[in-house]
Amino acid sequence: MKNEANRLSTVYNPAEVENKWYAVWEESGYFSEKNNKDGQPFCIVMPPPNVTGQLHMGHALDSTMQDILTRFRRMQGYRTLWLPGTDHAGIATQAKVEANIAKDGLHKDDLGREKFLEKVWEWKDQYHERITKQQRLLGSSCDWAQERFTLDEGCSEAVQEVFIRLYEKGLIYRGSYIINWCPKCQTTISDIEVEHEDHAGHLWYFQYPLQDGSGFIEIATTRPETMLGDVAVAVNPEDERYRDMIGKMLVLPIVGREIPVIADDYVDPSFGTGAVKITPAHDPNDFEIGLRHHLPQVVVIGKDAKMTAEAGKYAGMDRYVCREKIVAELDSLGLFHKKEEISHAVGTCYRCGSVIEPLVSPQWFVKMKPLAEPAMEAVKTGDIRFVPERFSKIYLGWLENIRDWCISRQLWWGHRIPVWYCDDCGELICQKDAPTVCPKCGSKQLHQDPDVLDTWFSSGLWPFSTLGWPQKTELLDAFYPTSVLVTGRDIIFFWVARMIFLGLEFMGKKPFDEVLIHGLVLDAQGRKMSKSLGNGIDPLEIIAQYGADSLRFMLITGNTPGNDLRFQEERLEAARNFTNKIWNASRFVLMNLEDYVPNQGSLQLTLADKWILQELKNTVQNVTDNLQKYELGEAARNLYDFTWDKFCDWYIELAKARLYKGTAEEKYTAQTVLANVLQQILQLLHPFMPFITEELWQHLPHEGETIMLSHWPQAQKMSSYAQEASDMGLIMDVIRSVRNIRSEMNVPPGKKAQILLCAEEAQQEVLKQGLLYIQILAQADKVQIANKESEAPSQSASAHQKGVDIFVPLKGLIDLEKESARLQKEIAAAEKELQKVSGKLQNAGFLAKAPAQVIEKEQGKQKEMQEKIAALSARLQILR
RNA sequence: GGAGGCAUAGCUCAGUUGGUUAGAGCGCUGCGUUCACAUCGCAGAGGUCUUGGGUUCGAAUCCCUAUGCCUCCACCA
Repeated sequence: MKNEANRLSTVYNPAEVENKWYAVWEESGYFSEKNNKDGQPFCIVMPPPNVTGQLHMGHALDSTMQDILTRFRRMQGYRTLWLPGTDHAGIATQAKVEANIAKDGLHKDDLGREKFLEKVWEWKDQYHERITKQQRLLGSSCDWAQERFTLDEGCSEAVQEVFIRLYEKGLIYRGSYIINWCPKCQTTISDIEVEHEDHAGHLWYFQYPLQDGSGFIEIATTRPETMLGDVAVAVNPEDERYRDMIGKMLVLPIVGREIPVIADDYVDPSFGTGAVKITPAHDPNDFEIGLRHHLPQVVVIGKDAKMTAEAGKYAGMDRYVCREKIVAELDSLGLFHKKEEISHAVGTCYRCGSVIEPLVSPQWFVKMKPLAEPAMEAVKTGDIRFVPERFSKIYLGWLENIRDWCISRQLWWGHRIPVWYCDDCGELICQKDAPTVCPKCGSKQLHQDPDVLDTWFSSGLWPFSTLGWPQKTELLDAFYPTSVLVTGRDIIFFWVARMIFLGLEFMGKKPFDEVLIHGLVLDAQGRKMSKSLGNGIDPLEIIAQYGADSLRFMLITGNTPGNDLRFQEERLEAARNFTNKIWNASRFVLMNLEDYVPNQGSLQLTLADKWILQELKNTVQNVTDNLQKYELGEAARNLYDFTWDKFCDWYIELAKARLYKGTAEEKYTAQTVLANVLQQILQLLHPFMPFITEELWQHLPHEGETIMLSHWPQAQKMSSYAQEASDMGLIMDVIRSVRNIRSEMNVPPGKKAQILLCAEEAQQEVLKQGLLYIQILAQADKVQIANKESEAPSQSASAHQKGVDIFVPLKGLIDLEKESARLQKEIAAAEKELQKVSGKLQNAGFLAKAPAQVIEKEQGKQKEMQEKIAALSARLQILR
């Protein structure tokens, strides 16, 4: 085994190791749920990345978290399925492909629907390939055999089924309503796809003359160009200024149309002039008012964001150019009063940033109220739990004010709406397969609805469509509801909410037990990573430079659920250094396992062995608990501390004496503990750092083919050594004290020291067990243990720890001034502590109400501090 | 206009049911290359836990308030 260890280089090279293992895992079928067929099911469906491009840091975080949970549960023996997939991402992908063919001077209409879709499928294949490769490089242990695509056959069938059932139930309807139109993408978008940006704008004041010539009403608007479509002016019925005018007619300037003054509660008398021009065809509020008052809809802006024929002489003009012209014309008519600078929210398209045009258009909608109710109930009752909990408020708030969901998109890439219309009688036929004749009039002139469905309509079915629904499948039976959904907080509305109400509606059961929400990966300055800023970091470049394990560990540490995290090079280096530490600790262990044959000797556990075993037990417990609570960052920190501080800095050093100079039994014991503890460290770390842990585990004595399927350590099955751990703590304190003295007194490291330890009998026993450790770690050639009453050697530095007086004779080396300063500092610290403790213990309330345990602890501390002060003060006296 | 988050060491952040001598990484100071690792070791400096109240025997932790920064939601023309 020595040769093998020597073959490992002193610096860990992730690329070499990572490249080989993923292929082995995948080919061996380790990712399959079939591995723990009898275990309890554990399932995560992967939030499907868009096939628009490549994975970014957010995906890396998302996948790492899911992989950690998946690997953890798999090792715990669960029947584990992490189901991967990708999303066709309607608008986004179509936009990319349109831009791509535009390079060749082509428009999608030049190709036609079918040819264009061929191009999109090519694009999809290419990026799908790239994305899944990236997932593999990250180490994601998802079951590729179960991979799905939102537009594959099964998912498409699920989409049709859902659409038809909702339609038949009256929860999907078609109607002409005001929708959000993106003039650039040339499609509707849903309300949540509209982003509200504050823009600097103007509020213009215009006067509309009364038809009877008795004056005018002044209105205020931010969009003068829409006045061409005005059909009324509304005032608040309580507003005395306008009470007499209600019911009168106005003459719409420029157009000459007669429009009524109407009363509606919606109008806020305190804003603007208290009179609002009403344009039902181009404003959502006005649309509602128009319905209430049976007003016509005059469409003056078209889908190209240009003025329509209805706009008369302005027809064909861009909406913003028209705005200027209208203002100018009203001014020339003497109807322009004033202009105010205001900042107001403008709706923009989340994809392309264009200003949204509210338009009236026949579209398909999902009736939300009946679906939202049970979805809210599921979270309110705790049936579905958000982690962190605060996100449930955000979720509920959204559903409370939900409006119907516009699901039709004027795109080609997506699920075609399963509806046909009869050209002759207008009959609407909603069914899976194309009808041949109209069931009403028998006509054969039928055409399918040209629109496709919102991408989120299909991803909303993801937790059950991917498991086989609407077919009855074993997977669906076993894994639905899934265990936990891991996703970014930015898509709670888009995706999480929709999965919940669609899951409840179609499966009758929630889609997952818990929703683990994570934040965004920000750049080093705390800004969102974005293409426009050019501050995005490619996970692949980081993996090439630092390795996937380091990237994963960096993304997980120092982060708590739901919070954003900054991507910093230094943190990456820290993670890289940690992998290197693990690598070298393992090299050390392997080098010393040369003559080791497991289970072939007798064990004689020492204090140090029992201490590290107790620490390991604690770590197993903490890591397991934290993983169960989704505190991944804490779990990672537990492992970092145990591995580096406890195992490397202390235990390995403590074991060296027995490895180099021990008897056969001592050596065998040290070897066994080293190998076992390291083996379990690797297991516990495996979910976080799959590659390096597999590599090293394979070199160590082990059972089984892969660490991936090894059994997760169980704390309750491990022996407890609480007393020994506490005893070892004393030894470590003594060592630290001596080291401190040596360092402060500038004792050269090469110079061996002599140490005198004075203690009560019980502690003497403990110190004796730690003699060797003190010798080695404090570089002492002689350690003497004596009674409390023993005389202190002259010219020595001293310290006091938990009842033990520590003396380090420093003949000729001691600087009296320095030593007394050092002692005074120690005394001051102890006094400060003593004051705090005594204060508590003198407080009657504390004694009366604090738990006995806490009081005992404080009493112990008080005694300890008093002793320490006494001992150190005595030394100080002698020095003087 | 609503809602949420954050504020702890020079920097970036942990600190999970209130009781720790308030921690880590990086940075900083001193010492160190005897063979696991300089992507390292040892020792150390550095914090009135943003302000002001409150609850409590006890608050970084719970409540209120102020300030600053960030984010989300929202049909005031």
